[in-house]
Amino acid sequence: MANGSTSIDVAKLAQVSQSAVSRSFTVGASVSALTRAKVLDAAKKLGYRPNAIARSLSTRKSRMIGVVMSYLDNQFYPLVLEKLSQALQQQGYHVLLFIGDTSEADAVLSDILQYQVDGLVLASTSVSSALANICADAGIPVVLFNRTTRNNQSASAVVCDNHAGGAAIAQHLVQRGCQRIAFIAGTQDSSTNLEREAGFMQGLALAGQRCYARAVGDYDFLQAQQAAHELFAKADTRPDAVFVANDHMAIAVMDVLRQQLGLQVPQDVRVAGFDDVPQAAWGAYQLTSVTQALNPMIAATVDLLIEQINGTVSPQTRTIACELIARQSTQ
Amino acid sequence: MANGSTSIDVAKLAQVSQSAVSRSFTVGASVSALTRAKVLDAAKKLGYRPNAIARSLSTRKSRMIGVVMSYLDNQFYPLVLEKLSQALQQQGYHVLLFIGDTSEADAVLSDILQYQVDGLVLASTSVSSALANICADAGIPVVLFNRTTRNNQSASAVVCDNHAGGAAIAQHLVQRGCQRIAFIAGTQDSSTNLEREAGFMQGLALAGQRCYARAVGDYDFLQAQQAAHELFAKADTRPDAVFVANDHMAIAVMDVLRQQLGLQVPQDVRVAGFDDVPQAAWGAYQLTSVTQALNPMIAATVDLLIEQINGTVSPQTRTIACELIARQSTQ
DNA sequence: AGACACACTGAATACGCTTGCAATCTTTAA
DNA sequence: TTAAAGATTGCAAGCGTATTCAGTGTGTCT
Repeated sequence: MANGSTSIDVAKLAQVSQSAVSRSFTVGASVSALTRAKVLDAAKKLGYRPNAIARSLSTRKSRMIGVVMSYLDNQFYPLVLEKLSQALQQQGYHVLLFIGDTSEADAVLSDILQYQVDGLVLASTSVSSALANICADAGIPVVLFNRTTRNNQSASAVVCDNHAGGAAIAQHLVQRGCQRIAFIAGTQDSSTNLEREAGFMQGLALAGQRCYARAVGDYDFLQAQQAAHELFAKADTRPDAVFVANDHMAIAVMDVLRQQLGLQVPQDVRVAGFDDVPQAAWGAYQLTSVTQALNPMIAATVDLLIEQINGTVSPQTRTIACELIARQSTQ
Repeated sequence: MANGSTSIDVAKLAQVSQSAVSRSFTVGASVSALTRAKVLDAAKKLGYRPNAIARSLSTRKSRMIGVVMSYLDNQFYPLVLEKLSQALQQQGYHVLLFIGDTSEADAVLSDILQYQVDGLVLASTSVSSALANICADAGIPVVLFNRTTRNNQSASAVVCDNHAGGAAIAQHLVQRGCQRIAFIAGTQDSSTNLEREAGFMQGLALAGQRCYARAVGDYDFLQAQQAAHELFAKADTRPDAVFVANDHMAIAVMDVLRQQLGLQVPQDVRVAGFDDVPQAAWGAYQLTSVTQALNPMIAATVDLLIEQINGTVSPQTRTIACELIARQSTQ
């Protein structure tokens, strides 16, 4: 925290009051063009930069948004972070980033709150809904990204239509003539998994089918591989299609199917995922997936956040439509 | 920035001075156990949290580190961010994140400096070395991650031994019997590319070979595909091996080779990358690569940062060893 | 010319905390 | 028992900025 010159130094050099300096750096403040010019000139000479910390203390607004994410190995989240960060920057906000898992969640939240963030985006499944509510109750706007909570009165949420997405996958696989359609779940009690699974099951039911087999991958690469082994252990009774609750796991599953079990995708088994991460489109996978409309989701998140900060809106959930992208893996 | 109670409120309730409250929340401060207990009790009742902004203003230390990254589509960087973020958290620092490209770099840097960060990690190739020096000269510790600059007097840097890595790849491909070894460059004037390329060329020279062909991918997925098409356009003169300057591009290249040109890897062409991102190990690619020892690199970064903040060390460059990981793609 | 609205300006105070300093209380040593 | 050392404590002065308020000067309207 190297400190250069202060507004007082600039004021002296420019022969004006400190107030004038402050005003010169505030858009819409009452300063004459002449004064502002003198100030900016002096500021440049001194290499002066307004101290955002002091400003925050005075205005009681930090213009920082706390962003809490899970681990970034699922490529969906880096994308979220990248776009979110840029969208917030564009609005003049800054990102205070926290990456971690449940065990640290409490400490993390406490830290974040101490930094007086103006708002909070929780994109980590590991942050308990209780904590989210604590923050929201403390009066700081919270937006849950890609998840919801049961008793979510005080926090906003932005999700895609996971239910519809799951149903679309079911319909798609049935249309392709699959008869023994399996499911590999993500983290069982996560809202994304619950909704995707429910939609999927309902989609199957509508087509007169039932889920042929089910395993749990917990949104984890290794566990997904394990799950694939489970489901496809016996050659004569193996599924002819599998919907994996996200692409991250689906890719792990495809690798197991092809490299270790010698199966062909889609000839022997059709595979579908969810999220449409960039890797899903890679030549070696060509994975059918459901695209989460990231840009609208990010836009909704930022909107909700800012509107709540401005107090013009109360907590609410926004659901963004998603779309099935059919690729080679279910051809 | 919802404000709860202040240290004064707590002081009143606990019947002590405001100083006592402050001291109760400062490790190593001079407070009796009794006083601290009273304070903590009152604080809990009021839901008091120390205001980190005010603390920063007073101590002139923000305990925030600015982290500037490029886009996160190359999976190497999310990993860096994840580990870096956790390492810094562990040291009691927080990450102020900026993601962006050159065009915004100036504004971004200015923003960061206003927030009085205690240090800066630049992992974006897009931040000009001039800017890095400006920060460093302004007295704030800067660590360049995975890159160096020519006239880098004032900023520290942490890099892996790109030169050795490039040489190792060359040696490896030669050992495999390759005769027509090509290279696809990343961003041409980036330090990583320059060093990897130089090491590679030197490695080839040592083995009595020269680079058979060369194209530029600029560390970009699409440009790498283009480059692959260029190099492998003519069937009769195509390379029998290609070293791609990073995995992100190498995967794009493999996809083109296999899906669009009908070539087999490694039978027809051997492919090697650099970074050893998780995807390199995926079943469909099994890409030979050079692993950047991320943990040591992160540790060095955090060390350097903290030592510079404490003023116990002057800017320096740390080079971490790297290691070739041979996989299927060069079998 | 007089009244008035309006654009600027600077002095002073607040934001919530840390910390040097001097005063007080508690131990400890002799 | 008494003095000196040490542990606690509260006061008050910052940290660098924003902003209210009263005051100045300018221009406009009649």
